[in-house]
Amino acid sequence: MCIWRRLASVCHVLHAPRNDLNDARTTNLTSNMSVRVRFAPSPTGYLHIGGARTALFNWLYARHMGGTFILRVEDTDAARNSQEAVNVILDGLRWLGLDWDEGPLTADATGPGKGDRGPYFQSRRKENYALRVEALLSRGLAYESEGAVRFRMTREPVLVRDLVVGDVTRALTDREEQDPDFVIMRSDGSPVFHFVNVVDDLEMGITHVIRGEDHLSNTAKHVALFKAFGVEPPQYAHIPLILNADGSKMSKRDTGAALTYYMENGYAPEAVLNYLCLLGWSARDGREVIPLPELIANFDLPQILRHNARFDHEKLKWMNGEYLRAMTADRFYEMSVHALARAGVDTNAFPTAYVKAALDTCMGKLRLFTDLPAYAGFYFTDRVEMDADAKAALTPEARDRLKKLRDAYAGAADFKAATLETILKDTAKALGVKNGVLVHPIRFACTGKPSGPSLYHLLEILGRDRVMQRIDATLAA
RNA sequence: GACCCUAUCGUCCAGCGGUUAGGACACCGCCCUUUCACGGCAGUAACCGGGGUUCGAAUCCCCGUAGGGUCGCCA
Repeated sequence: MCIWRRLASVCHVLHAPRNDLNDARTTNLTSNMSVRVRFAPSPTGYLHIGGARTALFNWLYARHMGGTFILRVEDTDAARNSQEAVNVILDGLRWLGLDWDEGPLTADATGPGKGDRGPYFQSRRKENYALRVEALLSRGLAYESEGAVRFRMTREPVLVRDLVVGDVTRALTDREEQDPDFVIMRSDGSPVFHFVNVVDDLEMGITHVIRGEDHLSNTAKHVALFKAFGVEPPQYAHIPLILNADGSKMSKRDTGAALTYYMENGYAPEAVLNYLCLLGWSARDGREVIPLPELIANFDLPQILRHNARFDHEKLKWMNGEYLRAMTADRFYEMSVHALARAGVDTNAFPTAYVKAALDTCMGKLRLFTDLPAYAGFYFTDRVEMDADAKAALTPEARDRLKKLRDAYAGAADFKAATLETILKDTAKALGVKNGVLVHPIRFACTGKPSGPSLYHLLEILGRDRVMQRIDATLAA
């Protein structure tokens, strides 16, 4: 694999551009081997999780190689294109932390961008495409037919050298056998995907095309186009697809198909990013929770698997829990407040110190931020909702013991966790029961639930007034 | 229909000619514990089928089967 990679690099140089279509920038590129990769999504209104992983692999490779990561918006389909749709992509990439070195800065195609190989919106590159079409026409490599421009496709099998899949020889299908040529410019003058994709990769000096395996078969067309322009195609790396748990294709409607699902459902971006890496790639040393710098250091194309992977939501949740546990208190606090606000829990109504103390008791206990409202909602409400189990557990006998505990707490010198624990245990001993017999009723009274944060700590944070009030309300009910 | 890719526990990965086929998630049991988590220990569970090559195949080759992808004036 390494050997042919090096050979391919040499070939690339040997086949340096030799016709007038290739300007100085392209020539310059082939002489310095700095890696340039791109993520080229179409603004359809959502960012597919598989697309997010494609972006991630491109980004990781660029960072690993010290190369350039380019974002190019393939907005040739005017009907589906909108700034809102572009923003979904920009927001998604930013959420994951995938910063691009070249590309748009805003969703506005006419707006500012960075990089000197633009424009980075295809809708702004019409002249480039027109010139390229003209060049092919003038050399007889394309021709007009029924108002459209068609490219003269080779009838010979095309060799695609892929860093992931290996050498692939693509023969024509029976349908292509009848008419191998394909349209590169429609009768309305707009260029077609295969064409603009190649033109842009060529003009932007893309060295490695890392994309989904669904493009593998079409790569023959791209290779033929590159050759028609007189240059060697870039290196290809077709990565396997992400499927649903049942092995079916992940389409828009499927749960978790869109990146926004994770943004809105309590996931930490670093956990999603880490999990995505593990689909079709591994560090080989058995580690799975891997810090980003090490991900970058270890990532490479040849280790990418060749078969599709099914998305395991359970494992992602586990990994999310791992990241929540390792998170700094400040970040946990910030993300928690957002998650609570999204669920309609307004923490602003409470003192900051109280909110922080309350959230401290939740650290390390959750897998998703969306679990937080149910887990810690009792801190931020005046009315505790008793669930069915809680009600059933509050038998007359339990109420009687709760009353005893209430009286003991009423006389507590202070309301610190350690004190409360001592008092509860002493009370249990005096009643001749196990600690748990008292623990459960008071937890129910104060939180309404059978499980939650450490009892003594949550009591301390709620404070004497709230605790007494909740016990009394429970006893009165 | 044709072309292309793929095939190890339920899932994600390790394995790259000789291993008691390893790890993670999930699941089950036990321990820890104020609940729930976490953590610790143990367990169930896999090389798609058939032919070759080889002293020896999960690993290499062929066929079959299955899954996925592609053959647009969609991207």
